[in-house]
Amino acid sequence: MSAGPLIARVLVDSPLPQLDRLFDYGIPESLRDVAVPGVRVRVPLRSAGRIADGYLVELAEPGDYSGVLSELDSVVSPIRVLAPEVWALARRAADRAAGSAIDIVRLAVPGRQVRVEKAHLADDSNPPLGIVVAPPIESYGNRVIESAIALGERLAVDAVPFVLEVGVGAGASWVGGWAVTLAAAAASTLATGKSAILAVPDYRDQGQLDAALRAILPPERIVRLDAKQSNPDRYRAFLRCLSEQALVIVGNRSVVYAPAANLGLIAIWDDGDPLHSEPLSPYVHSRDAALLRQEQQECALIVMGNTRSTEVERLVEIGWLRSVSPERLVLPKIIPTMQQEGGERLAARARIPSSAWNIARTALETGPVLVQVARPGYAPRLACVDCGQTARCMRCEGPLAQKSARSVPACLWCGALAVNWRCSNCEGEKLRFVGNGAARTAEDLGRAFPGVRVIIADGERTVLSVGAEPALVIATRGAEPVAAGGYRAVLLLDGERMVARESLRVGEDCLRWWSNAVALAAGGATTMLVGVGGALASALVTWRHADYARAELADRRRLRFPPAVRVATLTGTTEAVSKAIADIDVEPLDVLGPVDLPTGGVRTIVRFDYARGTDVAANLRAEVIRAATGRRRPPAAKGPRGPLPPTLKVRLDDVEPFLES
DNA sequence: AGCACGCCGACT
DNA sequence: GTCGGCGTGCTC
Repeated sequence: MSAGPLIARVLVDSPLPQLDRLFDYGIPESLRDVAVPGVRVRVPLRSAGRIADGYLVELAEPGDYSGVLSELDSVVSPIRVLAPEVWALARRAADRAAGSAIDIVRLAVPGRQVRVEKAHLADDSNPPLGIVVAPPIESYGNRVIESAIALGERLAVDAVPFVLEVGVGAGASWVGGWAVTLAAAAASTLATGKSAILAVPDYRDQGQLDAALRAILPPERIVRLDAKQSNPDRYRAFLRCLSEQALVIVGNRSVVYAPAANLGLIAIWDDGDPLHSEPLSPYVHSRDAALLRQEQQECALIVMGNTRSTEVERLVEIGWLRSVSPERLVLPKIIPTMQQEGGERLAARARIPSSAWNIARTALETGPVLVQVARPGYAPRLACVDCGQTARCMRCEGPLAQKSARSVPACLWCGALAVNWRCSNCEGEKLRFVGNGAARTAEDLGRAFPGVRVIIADGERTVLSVGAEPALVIATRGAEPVAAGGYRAVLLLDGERMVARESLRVGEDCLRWWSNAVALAAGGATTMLVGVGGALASALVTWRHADYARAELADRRRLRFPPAVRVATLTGTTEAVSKAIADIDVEPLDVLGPVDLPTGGVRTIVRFDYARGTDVAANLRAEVIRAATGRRRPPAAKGPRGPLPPTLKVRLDDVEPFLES
């Protein structure tokens, strides 16, 4: 019973927050057939002659807009690149983060590549699909995960922490147990006629997952969609996702926005990895986007890791995710060792305790040994000789540093000399330097194990996998190659340096770095954790990651730190920030700051409960729009000057401001 | 962001 | 009498 002709509702591609809504346009007769939801369009904006890009989001009856409608200028291509469910997700994710939907759409829809599009339109026949035979998902009890996928449940899954061989013959390779589980989960989803989206932090995880998928699925069922692809490749893969065929779509964080026919499963691997955190506004973490999408599309959701993030633990505790662990798991063998003097001279120089050195030497007779070291680039710091804790000023808790080799260490904040220094943790009285380059470590280790092949894997030297032959594999954390058959021993060095990093998430991060290395060991192999004790070491040794996350979350609750609460970070001019704070209608208001920023302006943090999230985000969004449309700033004084900070910026759920402990 | 509209000082 | 300054407001 539609009366007149339909109008087009269009999302304009503009970074301006005040334009983050749908605009109504008339549809000229010539575009009636091609003006359908999801297509890219060009529209006049404000004045004739100015044409903006946008997306036709929906067709509707003429709405409440009383002005005279402009008409669509053109439909750019007939391809419906913005699927309705992706639009709904973009809108909701942006609202939750007090940001613009177009910023999410830009992550969801890759830039148009005309040649690729033409080729696609010329041949839009989809490849015939091979038969999917889903292998059983091992280690998790009788079809526990399969039935959860079929029912659209949400799971927090503890990964199987050892490597497995996938494929046959020349195509065989070794991958983490997690990849085998996720590949089987994806196959199980395909077998029900639905698509699966698998999001991994980086390309090395992607490689493992890809190998595991190829071992059990026909290649035309697998689509790779990630940031490392060239623009044409990425667009080609994106267009492939638009087909009606059930596919497995694998990629990095933005893949959670991929269009997928009949979505049955979204899985996130290693959600604690910071690469899952989107660095572009509105900074939506792939885990959060996946949670929203699961809710909107009622598909299954799996968040999986060797460790458990505090965010996932919170979701388990409130009953939103169901925790699933492997059955009859043979725990990895991990031995914590404190630093010790003496023993083998060369080993000591390489910072390896003699017990660890002995284990490594024996293991090197049968296969590769992994040595994990910290990333280079940490400033050398001073630490207590006895307990390894970072030395702090006794007057103001500031960091200590030495001006020259022989001088007395002084506080970088208040300048007090650290005379008669005592460790606040263990009452120790001696300080020492911590901090060695990775190359230096390799050199020392090479000398400690003469005649052994040394392989270095770090940011510059990428090594994805190594063979089963004896070799000393020295890798910076996060860059560990997978070894055929698993490492015969693992040495976790530099733990104390990693622990000393000042971050709200140090505990979680260290445990994740170590555990991901442990998970590369062969069955029965020993891991030595050097120089770290306490709760972190015992969490690793007992492999009780949920317990650790629970305790960590309890601490955050006590301190009202994220993710126990949500936080909004407001930066900008003093006036704009204080006005925004005054207008937030949250009781009781829990405000930290304002503090002056070195770049000018101020920063204020607001903490609030999850239940208030929608209100607070909406309020803050209104403030951002007001700051953007209100009175312009007084013209800048003459003379060269850098770009001024924006009047008001809002970012939700950023943990950076909580870095200092 | 751009761009039009609007209401006060020196001009053919 | 008007041309145009840039403060203010809007974008279907």
